[in-house]
Amino acid sequence: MIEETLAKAYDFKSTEQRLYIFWEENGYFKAQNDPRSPEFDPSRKPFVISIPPPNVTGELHTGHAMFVSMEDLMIRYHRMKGIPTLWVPGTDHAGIATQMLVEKMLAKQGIKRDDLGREAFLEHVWEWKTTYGGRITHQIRRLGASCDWEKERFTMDDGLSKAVREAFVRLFEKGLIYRGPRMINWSPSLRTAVSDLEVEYSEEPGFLYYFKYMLADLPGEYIPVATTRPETILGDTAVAVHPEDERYQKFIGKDVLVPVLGRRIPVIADEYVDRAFGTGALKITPAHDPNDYTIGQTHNLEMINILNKDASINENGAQYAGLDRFECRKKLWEDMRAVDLVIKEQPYTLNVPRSQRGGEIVEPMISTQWFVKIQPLADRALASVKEGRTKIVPERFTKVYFNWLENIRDWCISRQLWWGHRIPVWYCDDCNAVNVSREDPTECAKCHSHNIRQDEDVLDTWFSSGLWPFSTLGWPEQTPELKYFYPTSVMETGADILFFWVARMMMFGLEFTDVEPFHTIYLHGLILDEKGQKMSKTKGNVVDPLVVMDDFGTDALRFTLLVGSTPGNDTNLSLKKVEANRNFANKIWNACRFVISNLEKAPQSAQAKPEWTLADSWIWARLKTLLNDSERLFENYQYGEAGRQIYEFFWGDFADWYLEIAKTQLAAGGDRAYYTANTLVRVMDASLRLLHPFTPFVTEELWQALKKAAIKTGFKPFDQKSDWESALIVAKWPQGEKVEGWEEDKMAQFAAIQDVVRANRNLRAEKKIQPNVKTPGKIVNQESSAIFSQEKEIIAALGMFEINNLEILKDLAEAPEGWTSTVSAGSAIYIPVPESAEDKDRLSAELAVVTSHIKRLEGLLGSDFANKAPAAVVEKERAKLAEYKESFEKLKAQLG
RNA sequence: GGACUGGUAGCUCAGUUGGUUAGAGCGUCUCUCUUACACAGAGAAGGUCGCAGGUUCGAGUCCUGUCCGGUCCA
Repeated sequence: MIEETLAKAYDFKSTEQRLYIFWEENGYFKAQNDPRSPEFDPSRKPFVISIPPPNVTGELHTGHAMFVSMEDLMIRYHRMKGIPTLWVPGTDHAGIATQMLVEKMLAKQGIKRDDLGREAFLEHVWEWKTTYGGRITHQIRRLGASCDWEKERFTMDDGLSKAVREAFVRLFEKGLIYRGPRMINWSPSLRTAVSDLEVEYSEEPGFLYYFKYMLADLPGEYIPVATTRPETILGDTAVAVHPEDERYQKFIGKDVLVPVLGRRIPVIADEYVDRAFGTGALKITPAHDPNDYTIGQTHNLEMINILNKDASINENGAQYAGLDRFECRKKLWEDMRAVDLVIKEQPYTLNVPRSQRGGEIVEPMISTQWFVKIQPLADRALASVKEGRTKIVPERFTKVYFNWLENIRDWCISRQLWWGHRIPVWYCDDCNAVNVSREDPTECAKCHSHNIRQDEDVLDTWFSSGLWPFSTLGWPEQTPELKYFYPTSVMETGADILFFWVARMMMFGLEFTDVEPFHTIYLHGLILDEKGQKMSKTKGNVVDPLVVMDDFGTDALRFTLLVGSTPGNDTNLSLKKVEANRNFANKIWNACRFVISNLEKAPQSAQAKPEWTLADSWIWARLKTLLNDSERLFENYQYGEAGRQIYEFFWGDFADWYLEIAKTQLAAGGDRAYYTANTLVRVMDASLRLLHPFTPFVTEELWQALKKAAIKTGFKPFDQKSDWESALIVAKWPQGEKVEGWEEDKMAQFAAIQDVVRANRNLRAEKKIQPNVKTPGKIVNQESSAIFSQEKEIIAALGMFEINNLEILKDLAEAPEGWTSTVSAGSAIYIPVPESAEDKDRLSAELAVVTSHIKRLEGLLGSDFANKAPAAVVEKERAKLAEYKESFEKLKAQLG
């Protein structure tokens, strides 16, 4: 007995891991068209995704769950369409995060990074990577990710490191990489530069400090100035006023004295100054403020750096040297108050720059760093999207993309870290030459001195991730994989890393391979909690996908994320929804269990050609509609909507109606039962195929069981011409057939049956008839009586009528005595239950509704609508009007 | 300041070429353990689709303005 092998409810715990191993061991995750195999066919166009590499230190979060679900859906869909499909997995080395993590770990053992030295520290990092680096990829497997693990890459692999070096050298040789002192964001505790993108600005309460800038040569006169960071006074090299500001015009060109330090600095005029803000006069600290830096450059001001690498005050701060920046702020302010330079403090909302990692306050600082001259790269990346060679979905993000690339600044790529790709630059201590090299040099290329040392810094992690789509395929080597699988197809990732990563892949892809790295960028939104708030540990609203999978199964989580999201928009994830989708998985399970258990009971061959019932035709027409619609939706990246429609079809049409009717048809035996079983198998099979990209586990498990049962009993799959494939993951995607013309009638006829059945169920509920009690009945309908007579058995079964006491009539002269009735869509239904006063009220209420509809439709059809709207639309309204009129007559008659 | 985005049933959300009775899940209420499923079945209540204009025979859907959230950039 087959059904004994299927439990009463779907048990994901005993299924998921087993199936994942089954898929992987059978090689289903590998591309079907291997460019290294002798049978390789280069003319087959592959579908390729490179995974957005999670940080190797990462723990699975809902964002990962989202992108893995989405990409796996795309991959599985294309695989089932028979397209050679490759999904390249991997992780990135996450320079800052990983270094911080290992430092913290060592700190617990009382070990400091500096005590260990660079090499020993890196050994610890690699050790950590070897031990824990696979954690995130194992978590990704749990989501059912069908990526080719044999092609897994890590940004610090030899191959990828080689790619990084090649890229750096090429850019350098082209003059697109330079080194120099520039304003950058400095992270004091990490003691490294961070990029503009890694700084977040948060609004925080603070003060605006007002004080006096005393004129050097005019005793007693001063310019009032306001600042949010008093400690930067130590680095001031000018005070700026607006050239037309009458209050301060007279001071332009004169000198003022830096408080406490007593340095003379000039008063300059610049239109940049906002006269209405603060006091209208601006202190200028070119070395510690990006705006002041610009002004400093135009006015040729001195730049005084006042900070050490840990953000304590350096020797330029005189007596404040050695103090932390915030202590200095306090101390200096007190000292200024003591000498009467303080005017006031005013509460003020600050825009505080904080590091994305760790959240400490970042200091703008002048520092010598490596930069990529970005404009030439940005121009090409811009043109690709403008000219349509790469498309962004949803389209509105193109605007964001343009805006960023059009205002881009040079990219600071050096980081003062140890973990990462070390900058391939060697300085010669003898001749001061700068050697940039693909291979580690042993001597200076210019003077052949061996007295050379490598630059201490490493590259920004995004520098290596920018190469990801092609470095993972072997670039700079022209490997068979690179030739066949590159450029990739879709870059699917979160909208939040459009700049960080996507734009950089575009720039690097074009620069190094001369082609767009992907033709489509599909962006999904953030995953928020059920109230639409960002998840955060402090708020305590974090949903752990691993826990969700433990509780409800992977399929439920995937389906929730996929169907609950629309492209580019944020998604609120609620456990209630996941639970509902767990129930859906169970629904699929039980529907399939029903199908399987009936195959053996049904005849296994037919005596004659099929005579399809109305229900058979209806479910088939509905399936055809679904196949065509979902195909269209898939092609337009409307995966969520496709999933919703499949869900509705499966539950609302197939399980709720067809399965119930099938029970009757199966009971009839003979050919009727055979063709019913045949339809059950085919629709079930098609449904499992459609659902597979959304819910891979439950569908594969069921499909294997269905296949086994079908083969045993001789039933063919959805496509009757083909055989059952080895596994659902590689089974053929169901194609929609052409509409042949009969479908609409069958769907309309079935809708009429549903209407009568529902109307009677409603009436029974009102009359408090127990669900398992059948009653006699009379159904009166002029137009549909023929169909109703033909489908009498079905109506009786679903509507709980006694089959032998159910009359289908064209007319009924007068209402039977002692019966009650209802009217719906032109049909009158009578059951033998005494009428009560409430029934009269109910019928009157219905009459009122019907009357209003008749009025509305008569008005509509008498208006311009009848002339201007398409004939089909008008016809539909006419038919409705006729139906309402029939209902009206019947209600009138019943009300006497 | 600029750009984007959302405001649809008590809650969370669908609704992509504008078609005239606006859908789902959850929650609420009533009934039922009917041999696929109580992780279920049947039924019910619940919405002037933020507001105001406009285009149109017809607007949740397109346009303009406006109010209230949210995000990004400066």
